[in-house]
Amino acid sequence: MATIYQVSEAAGVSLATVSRVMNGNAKVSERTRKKVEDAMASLGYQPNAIAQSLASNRTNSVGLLVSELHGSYFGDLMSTVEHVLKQNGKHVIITAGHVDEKREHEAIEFLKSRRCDALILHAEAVSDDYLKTLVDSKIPVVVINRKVDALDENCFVVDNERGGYMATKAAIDAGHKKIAYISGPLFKKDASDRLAGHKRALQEAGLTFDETSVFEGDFHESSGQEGMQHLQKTFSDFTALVCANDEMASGAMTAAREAGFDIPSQLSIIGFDNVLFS
Amino acid sequence: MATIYQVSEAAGVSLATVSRVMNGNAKVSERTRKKVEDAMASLGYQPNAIAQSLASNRTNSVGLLVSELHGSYFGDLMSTVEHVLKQNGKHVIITAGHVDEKREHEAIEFLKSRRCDALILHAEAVSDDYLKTLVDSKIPVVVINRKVDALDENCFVVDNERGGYMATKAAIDAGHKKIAYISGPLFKKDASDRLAGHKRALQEAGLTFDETSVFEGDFHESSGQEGMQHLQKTFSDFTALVCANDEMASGAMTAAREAGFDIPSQLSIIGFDNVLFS
DNA sequence: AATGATTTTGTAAGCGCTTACATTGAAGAG
DNA sequence: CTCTTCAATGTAAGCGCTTACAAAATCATT
Repeated sequence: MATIYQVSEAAGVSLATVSRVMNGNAKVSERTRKKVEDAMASLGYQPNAIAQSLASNRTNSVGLLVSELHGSYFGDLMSTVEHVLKQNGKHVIITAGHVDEKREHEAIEFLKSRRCDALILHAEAVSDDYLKTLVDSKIPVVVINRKVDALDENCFVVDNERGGYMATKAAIDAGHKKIAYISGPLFKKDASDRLAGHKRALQEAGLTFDETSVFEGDFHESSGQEGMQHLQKTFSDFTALVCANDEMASGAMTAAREAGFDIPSQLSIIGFDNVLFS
Repeated sequence: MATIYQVSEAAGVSLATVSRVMNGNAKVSERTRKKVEDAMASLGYQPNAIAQSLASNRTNSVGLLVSELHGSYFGDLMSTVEHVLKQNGKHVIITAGHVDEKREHEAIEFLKSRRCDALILHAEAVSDDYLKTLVDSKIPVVVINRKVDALDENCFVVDNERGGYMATKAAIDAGHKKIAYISGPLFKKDASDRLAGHKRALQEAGLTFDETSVFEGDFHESSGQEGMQHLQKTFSDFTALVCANDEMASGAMTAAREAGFDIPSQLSIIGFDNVLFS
């Protein structure tokens, strides 16, 4: 693997000049630029990104923490992040935290040790304090889908309450009066917010909220199925079902069809996220 | 950010000793090890992975090229690769090639420039020759889902022909006589192999293969729907449908239900991949 | 042609580590 | 008490780049 020394020798110029050609920053005469480029091409030179990073203290990489590497939500997230970064000559280093405090912590420390220029964190398990320390340590950090007090600037959240409201409102506007709801795990902020939105929509429409109309799932497809089965017993005869994410909606659809419902004529189902397969 | 110098100073030992403690390789007396560890802890020292890589010529990272960052197949793939590497103290750097020769090439060059210790490539678009050059360049490379002549050692493939055969065989064993098939894009080796397996199963069972029983999709869900709609016209009355992957099977199920089929009583559908939602 | 201003190029000191080799010192042998 | 040995530690030379700063080359003026 050719190094910058070999290029400089082949081109008959100094190290520094080769570096300048590579980075296109300082001024280099057309003639020497050409010489250097030719030398690079003939040697098949490829700069060593590691050495560049060490010397420049920039890695051109952004660390991305997701909860899982699979699943439509994170797939879309990673895909989009990667796309945008690539357009800007950066790249992404992806790690998974698996919604576990220790593993999330390790994953973030890993990203730091790789000297990422910035971090994008979908951090669900680490403490607020830890995130604050991170931000204080001068690394540019963005936290998605989580609101941390005193870190307003760094947090980007979906307005889950509003989303839940809109979903239920849509069902109401379509004429439904008896609406069931499959929620995400309520200890999660996004899940409880969506449910809150659902309740607000019901209230505004003058419908009373019934505890038995809600099933608490875990955001996974299987719990959508369970939820549907459960709700049929506890809260029968509903004509619409709002689910706190699309995966559970998908599970619920499966269960509903198995139970002989025709969708959407007998039962309307709405999800949340708008992932691909939905 | 503390450096190894500060640790060595705080511990009252030399650079080399700190490095030895970190890497746990050479012998260090218990007393000095303790001193160093204390110094590290009190400084919150975190080794700079970039500098380590440059000095040691090892990055402890494995590059993974996938076609897309989303989708169940790649999600599972990434997830598994990451899991196994993490268990072994390595990490993965993921890039997407988007089934485009240029982008795949760039992605691989990127992984090389990051000096990955090894590469795992789901490369669909780059040429065989390029892959050969890669292997010759002494980087450990594994190619998945693709067979390159003269690179047997590096290639791991699914036996697609056999898989296609098994899927269709299952339908035949269940008593089906008229079986439709939704294929992947036939210019792709895996798609054509699966179809070949399908044909072999039909032949073995003494069933004749009918061109109109096949719809060529693109492995995406939507083409499963199209396929189902198309096949109903060109090849009506089939009782089983084999799909070359699960996403298309999912699309086909949707279309089938819309067309009023009850699954599986009126129509049996089988997919390929066994991804999560299937 | 000599002068200074300006552009282009080269020199060399790091970046934070690893590691071959040299040094030290303590234990064992005579 | 001296001489080996060998384990523990230190010294210093890189790894392949970037980037201040210095030096040289070019150009415009007079």
